[in-house]
Amino acid sequence: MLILTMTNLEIAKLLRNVAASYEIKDENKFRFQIIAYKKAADAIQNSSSEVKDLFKEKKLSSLPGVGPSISSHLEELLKTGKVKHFEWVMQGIPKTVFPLLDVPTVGPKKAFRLTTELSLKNPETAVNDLKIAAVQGKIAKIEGFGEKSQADILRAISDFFLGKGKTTRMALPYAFEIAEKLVSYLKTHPSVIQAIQLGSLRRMMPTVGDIDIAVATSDPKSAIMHFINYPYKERIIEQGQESASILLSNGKQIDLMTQPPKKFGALLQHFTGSKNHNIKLREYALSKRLSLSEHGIKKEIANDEWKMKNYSKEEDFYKALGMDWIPPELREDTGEVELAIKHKLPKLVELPDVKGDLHIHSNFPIDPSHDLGKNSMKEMVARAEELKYEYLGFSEHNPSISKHTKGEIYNLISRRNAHIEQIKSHIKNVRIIKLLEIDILVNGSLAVDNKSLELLDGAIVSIHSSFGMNKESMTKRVLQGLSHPKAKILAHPTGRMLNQRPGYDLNFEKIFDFCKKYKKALEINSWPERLDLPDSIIKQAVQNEVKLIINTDSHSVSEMNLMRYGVAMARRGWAKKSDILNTLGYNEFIKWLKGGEL
DNA sequence: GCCGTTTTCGGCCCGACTGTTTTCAGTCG
Repeated sequence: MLILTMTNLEIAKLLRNVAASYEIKDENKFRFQIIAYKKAADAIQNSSSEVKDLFKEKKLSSLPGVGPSISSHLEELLKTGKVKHFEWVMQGIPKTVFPLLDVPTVGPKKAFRLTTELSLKNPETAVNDLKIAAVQGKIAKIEGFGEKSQADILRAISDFFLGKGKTTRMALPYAFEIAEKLVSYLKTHPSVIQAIQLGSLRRMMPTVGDIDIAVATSDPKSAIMHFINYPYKERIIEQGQESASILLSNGKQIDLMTQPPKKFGALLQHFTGSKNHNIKLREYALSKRLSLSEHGIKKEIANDEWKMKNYSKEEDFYKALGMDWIPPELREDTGEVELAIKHKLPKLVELPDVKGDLHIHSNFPIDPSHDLGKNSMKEMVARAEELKYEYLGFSEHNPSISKHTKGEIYNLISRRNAHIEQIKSHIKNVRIIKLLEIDILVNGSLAVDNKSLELLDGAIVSIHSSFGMNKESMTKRVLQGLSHPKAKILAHPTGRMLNQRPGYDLNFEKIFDFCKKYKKALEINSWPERLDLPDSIIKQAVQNEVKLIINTDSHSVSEMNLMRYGVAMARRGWAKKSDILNTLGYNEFIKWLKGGEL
């Protein structure tokens, strides 16, 4: 049997094309199929498991929005490479339509009309052909289009080619910086009573597309005028009575929404999202004859007669629906609404719960296999004291095995231990733990031998080479590495680098079983490009009662502040304080590290 | 086509903005 190697992204795109085809053919007749296909596409694109794996495990229907019909279509797709039903739906729709959907402001209807009116034939060059038509003034002549739409399409295409706008997502901390700068600019104007960043930023998504800002104002006209005059603006995307969007000179889009202070709670709720969370909330509200929007909650008092109620506080908005306030990190429609109704949301871990950081690279000259830290142990301990940590684990990379003999490695680690003992006498409030970040070699063995390992309180193990191994071999390699009694923590377990590489394949069911049985912990790495584990796997780990440790992987003092991002990932993965080992006090933590019962 | 605190049948979020229109369609979040 042929199992097609289509990625989730490719499959999601195909489903969106099916939805678009339905939309072109008869938007009303296929209304709910359109919604269903889009929803399934979202679920597949956001799924942490590959569709082809889910298919092999007969778990396709576990994806929310994938039911009997779509899952049988996906089966057919993976087995034969095509789907009869999809071909039927797409019949009569030129293939040239689909690439045009990637251009901002062009949806199914416009793409179809442009394709047919301009006789665009080649899907490979469709976007460029459209550009040529626009330059030649052919679009403005089409009925329903005009000079302005032609200019809009032309600009959208050039933005698309430049990679501007929606296609690029930036790392969370970078988005934070841009948003903070803009918020402080907004606050300089008297009409702006409050300005807050919302959307994916407030939900602490690992990457952020557009930056969303909410403003409380009694004078939206002035506030929006101030916003669109932002000095770093390249151009205005849209500007209305209560909202506006601008494009910054760095290619990032900022969306602004305003409401008067008495409605600000509803705006916070609306603009924090996610889209799916809001849809779930509104569907639930509707069942209680309530209608939700950024203006507040409308209640049906008589037949089709609605009365609007305002909310200045977000907490009151949720309360009015009969549910608990939901932390933004959970608002992804993954079960949080149902639990909020039952008042059974978990109490999530918080930054002040963290009692220590175990993944710290100092500049001690241990001649490591990978990069050395920039600051001294003393400097990093001083920062740990400021952060009110009880303990700090030094975990430089192991000495390079290509440059050193086993004996030399033993001596280097011994010297580091001696240095730690020496500085300990000057430290009052922080206990030092002697760790090392050790490579798991291709054959699963550790880059440090047993004798040298005895010098350590414990080891963090991780993959830094041969990322291309297949799922089973990589899983075997990792478990082999973790099986040494000193190996207690698996660092950055998926190896992903956001916007750079996807990370290697691991069988997490096996990893979870092993970790639970042998009391190993998985790291949540706070490094902005890593944020590894991903939130969806954290959630599974928590469900499987696997313990986690949030580390910064700091190579300098300033990076020790990154802990908040690791905590954010833990929260997005529904982790409680009790799931995170470095919320334990020193004695209990050491007991776990040395292999004792918890 | 999916799904369930009211349902295995009968529902399916809500509103802002733009351009080309004199009342709306398309797109977006």
